[in-house]
Amino acid sequence: MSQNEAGKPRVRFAPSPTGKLHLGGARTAIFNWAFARATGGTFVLRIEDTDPTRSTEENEGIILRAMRWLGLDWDEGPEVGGPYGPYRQSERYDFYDELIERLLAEGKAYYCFCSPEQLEADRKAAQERKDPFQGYQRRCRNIDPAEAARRAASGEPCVVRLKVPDGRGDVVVRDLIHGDVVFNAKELDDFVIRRTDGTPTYNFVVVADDIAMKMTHIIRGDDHVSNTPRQVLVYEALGAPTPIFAHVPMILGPDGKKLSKRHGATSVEEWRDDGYESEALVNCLALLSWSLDDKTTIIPREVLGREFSLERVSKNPAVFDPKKLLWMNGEYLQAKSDEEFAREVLEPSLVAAGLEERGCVDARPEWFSLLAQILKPRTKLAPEAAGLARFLYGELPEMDGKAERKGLGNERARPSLKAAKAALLGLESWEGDAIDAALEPLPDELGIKKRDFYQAIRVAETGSLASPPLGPSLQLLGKDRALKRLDASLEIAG
RNA sequence: GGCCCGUUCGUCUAGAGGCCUAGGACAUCGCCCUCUCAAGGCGGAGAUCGCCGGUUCGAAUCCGGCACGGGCUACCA
Repeated sequence: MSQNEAGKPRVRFAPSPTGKLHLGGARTAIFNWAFARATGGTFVLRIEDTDPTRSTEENEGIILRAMRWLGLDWDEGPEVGGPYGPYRQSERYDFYDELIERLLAEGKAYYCFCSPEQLEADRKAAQERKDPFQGYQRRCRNIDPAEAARRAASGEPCVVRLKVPDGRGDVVVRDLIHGDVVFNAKELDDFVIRRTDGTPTYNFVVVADDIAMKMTHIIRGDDHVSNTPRQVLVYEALGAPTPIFAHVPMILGPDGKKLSKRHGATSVEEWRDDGYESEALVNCLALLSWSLDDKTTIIPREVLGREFSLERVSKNPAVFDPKKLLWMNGEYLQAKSDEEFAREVLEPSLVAAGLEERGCVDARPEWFSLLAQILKPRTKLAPEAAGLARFLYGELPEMDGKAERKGLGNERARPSLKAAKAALLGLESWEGDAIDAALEPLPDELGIKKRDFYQAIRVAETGSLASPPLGPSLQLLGKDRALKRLDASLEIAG
């Protein structure tokens, strides 16, 4: 097996730039990255852009951005270079051509002049006579090479097929997750490696590149297992050692079908744009078909990059659960310090909602620190923060109709508000604890249930039946506004 | 059709012959805390380990068959 200078693994993530990074692809990328980091190996990013219709520079940018956001840094690849570039397949056509010519010359591949119609007819016929083998019938396999070359040179449309060696018995795929998977070479087609238009096919280029880039382990989705024996044949034809494979199970939607658009957000940029923490997404995705041990669920990227092992990847496909992601996102938010929470969650959210300007945290660090304290345990997703903090903005709160009725539309409201106003008016220290202390004896004095008393105050101050604790909330509001809000509600209270 | 893969609570998983009367997490339910909403703490319910046979003193774990699901079988990647 080929290895890098240090004898360490070399792995790659090889997406085709189709416009977004799917969760399945992201998870494959995560496993490759984590494996490389955990083993001290090399993580290569290669762009498989042999399909010119979908592959644009813009789409490639999307992938690179998503990878960076996920925190999956690559050692070799676009923009960072490396000793085995270029790392874009569209820039390697000459290389592939050279290899194909070599296989042709060595008799390991041959020209095929069959038309699509011919192929289709053959397939139908095989079906009709119930032939278990419905692949290519090898019509052109025995054309004299010299003559075939002449016809090809003369411009006759043709493809190049890889010749499955006669007598090649079982093809064994060594797979770290599935164990040895055995295929009978007789089931394998002489498959196309170069199309009529001269472009090489995926099953060929992927191997050509993996050899050239000295990959030691191929970690990819389960949907590739059936193609692997074909690729093994390419390794052999090219005279290269076969790498070790690790086919990871697919990710499914809630209905058990392969994850796709109709399951909702399936690309990492959608989750990013919804405000999820990249580390939470990585953690959640890593836990699909992989586990650290029997109980750990919170696994920061850094730990993943230290502890990941292919031995602990399971064989079962996994259903992606957005609820778990949301919970995990909350866990990562809780783990932030108040300052981080203020800067990374509060400020962006409030700015996006038009409630604050950039730089607000720097301008009022203490205020934001308090806000972070009370909002952190209530925030599962960054953008929610603005909604929770909205009541702090504007002179008077946006009054919720139902809250107004329940909180202010009864005979307890008025005395509660008046008493609160009186108690707060004379307060010297406008600080959460002091505010709480001032309000605390009032319900008893008034003979009103705590619940009713605080509900009236809460609605008056926040316009809502649910809010963070009143003490710190009023502190954040400031004395003037807090009193003004009580006054305003006294006007409408029964 | 052929070939390949997979099958443990609703979901993610632990489990590599006795530690399993199957453990953890999410979701769910209840209780506690409490001025609301969260957070937190405690607890409950939830899996005849796809089915049927076999091996064994003993099987979720090993073997075989079946069922179901998925993948591949392209001049897509």
